[in-house]
Amino acid sequence: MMEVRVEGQLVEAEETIAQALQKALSGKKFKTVVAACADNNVLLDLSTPVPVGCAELTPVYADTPEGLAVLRHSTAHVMAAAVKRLFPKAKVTIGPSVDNGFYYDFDVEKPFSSEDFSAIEAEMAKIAAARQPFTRRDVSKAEAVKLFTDMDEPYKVELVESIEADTVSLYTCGTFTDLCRGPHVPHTGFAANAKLMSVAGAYWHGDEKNQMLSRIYGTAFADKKALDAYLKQLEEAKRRDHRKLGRELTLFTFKEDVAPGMVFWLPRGMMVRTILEDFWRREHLKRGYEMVQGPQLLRVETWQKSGHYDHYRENMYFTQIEEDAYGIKPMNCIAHMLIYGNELRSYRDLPQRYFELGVVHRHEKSGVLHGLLRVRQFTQDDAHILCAPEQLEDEILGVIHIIRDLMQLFGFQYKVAISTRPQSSIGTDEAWELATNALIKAVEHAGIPYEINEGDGAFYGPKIDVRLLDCIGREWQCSTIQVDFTLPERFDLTYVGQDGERHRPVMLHRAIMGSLERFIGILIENFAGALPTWLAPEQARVLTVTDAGDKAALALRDTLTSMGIRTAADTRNEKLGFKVREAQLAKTPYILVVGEKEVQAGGANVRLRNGENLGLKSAAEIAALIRAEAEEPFKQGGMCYSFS
RNA sequence: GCCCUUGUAGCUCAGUCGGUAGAGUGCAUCCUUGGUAAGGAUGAGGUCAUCAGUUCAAUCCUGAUCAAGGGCUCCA
Repeated sequence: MMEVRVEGQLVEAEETIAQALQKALSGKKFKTVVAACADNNVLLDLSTPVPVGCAELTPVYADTPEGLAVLRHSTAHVMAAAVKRLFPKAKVTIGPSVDNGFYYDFDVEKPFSSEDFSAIEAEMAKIAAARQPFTRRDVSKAEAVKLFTDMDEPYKVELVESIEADTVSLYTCGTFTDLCRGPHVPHTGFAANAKLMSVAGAYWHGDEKNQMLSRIYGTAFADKKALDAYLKQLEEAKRRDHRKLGRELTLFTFKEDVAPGMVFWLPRGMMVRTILEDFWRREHLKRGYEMVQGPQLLRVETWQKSGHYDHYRENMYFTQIEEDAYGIKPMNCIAHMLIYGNELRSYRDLPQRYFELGVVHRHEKSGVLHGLLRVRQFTQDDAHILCAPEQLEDEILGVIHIIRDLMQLFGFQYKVAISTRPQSSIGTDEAWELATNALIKAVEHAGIPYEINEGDGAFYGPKIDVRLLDCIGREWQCSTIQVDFTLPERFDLTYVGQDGERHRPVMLHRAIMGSLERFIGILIENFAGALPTWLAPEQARVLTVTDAGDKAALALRDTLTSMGIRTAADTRNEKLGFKVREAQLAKTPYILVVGEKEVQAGGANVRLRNGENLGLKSAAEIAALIRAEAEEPFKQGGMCYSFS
């Protein structure tokens, strides 16, 4: 008698996994099992016999990440079955589960459109309601080729032929049979909570030389509640969309017919930018950086020398001045190199840390532009540190500290990844090892967990990438630190060492926010437009109840303004409720109401943007309140800001 | 670049089965002096993305162009 352990219980395992699990689990629990893991190895169908010698079976539940992947993969099959019923001519290709759902690619004469969704969804619902079992069959390759040839599914034939094993597995639900590795849920009833999301074109095998297929994206969950929660979260992301908020809060705009992919900053948006830039410059000065600025246009010969013309030309814009060709800078590093090379440097001068809020232009294909997050002209908080090799680790650590402090300032969690030497790369082994070790040691010294991406570095050196996590769990790549041995070489940068000889400095490229445009976009989405008080373009708005309060309101505005608080007054001939609504929609942190009572007593009634009412306060109290809230995020961590 | 969707007032969107257009909001003027998320009236505002074709007639049908939104590594 064979026995296996299931969640701590020993049960008899005579036939299938399903039967074994059923003995150990409650009926309710068993119903949500989609697959099982034998001895923590591969995932198996429930209908599989318990493998001989198996000691432990781990059930995989539908609401776990692994279980969801199985469930979604099965749902993709159900969708394909539905599509084949409705569009018998459609050729099936592949249909895996992906991060938030699944897709299936079909070869059809007329691409699918979202108008087809309701019919397909209805068909899927029928199949799900029928609770057809998924059955598995292992056949030889030859048999599979014949089967799919008979079915007139050329893509499947191609797939079978490309598989190296002797046998392949087929899964059938209802009348639909598909080549598939599995595992699958026991029956189609698990695909009941599905929704089709979008259509897209996709190339067979992702290669643009191949046939264009029609892809349908969908998602599925273990129960209706989870599906609804996911759809609600999508709504939430939509509500936070920085493009929508940017328009509503009049921060910025795009003029597609004038300059696609380039931002027009409106006064309020520019205020946010200016505050951020101002803060950021001071922070860099405090940390030993010097500000520099290079030209927008450099002669083409310079780009040839730097290697950009060979490796980056596709992304660059060029222009002509009189007889000479110029390239518009896509990066700031070249000017910084030339600034270093402008003087003979001593080891005593090192490190040189050059900081520039550098405006760069890069050609992005029209299909990838996306609000502030992907643009053609943007501003990098760029710096280049030129140092002696032995200073590298300390310099990297300094950069990591800036990143850490900035993330803390905004309350972002973040992840760090170190990318090592790729296959095709330049530079000596010693240099790579020195640089990679410096990166690792610095991150470890800072006590930050990290992961290693083997072979993912730039061709000229290893790098650290930082991805921040916003408050609804989305990841954004912004900071990067890259070690570069090549450019100092190409531009023959040197310093005179203690020994009187010339040595080659190492260069560190780094950007913390990455692109100011992008970073502001992330901030807008993260805070859903309600920027922290220190960054709010308008920190306080004084509202009058009637025009009897105008004089006092304007005086209060002027007083607060003179105390360094960004204040506006709304003395329009409108009712208070209307003005409160507008101030609230503008996400103004402090709404100050001046009516008859306040004129008598002096000061204003204070309302916060969350609706809380703090009652009557004097001008001095209000100023102190706002100032305290603006300074609050700076109390911890290494950032500071002068609000005077 | 390629696929799907979309393009009508500053913004959000109706609409015309082919006869040159409408709402809400915003804007302007007037009335209203109102206490914490929308007081009322009147008015201005459009080459229906652009260019061709079909037609007596095109914002609508057809084609092309431009732009925007979503998607295009993750092997059955």
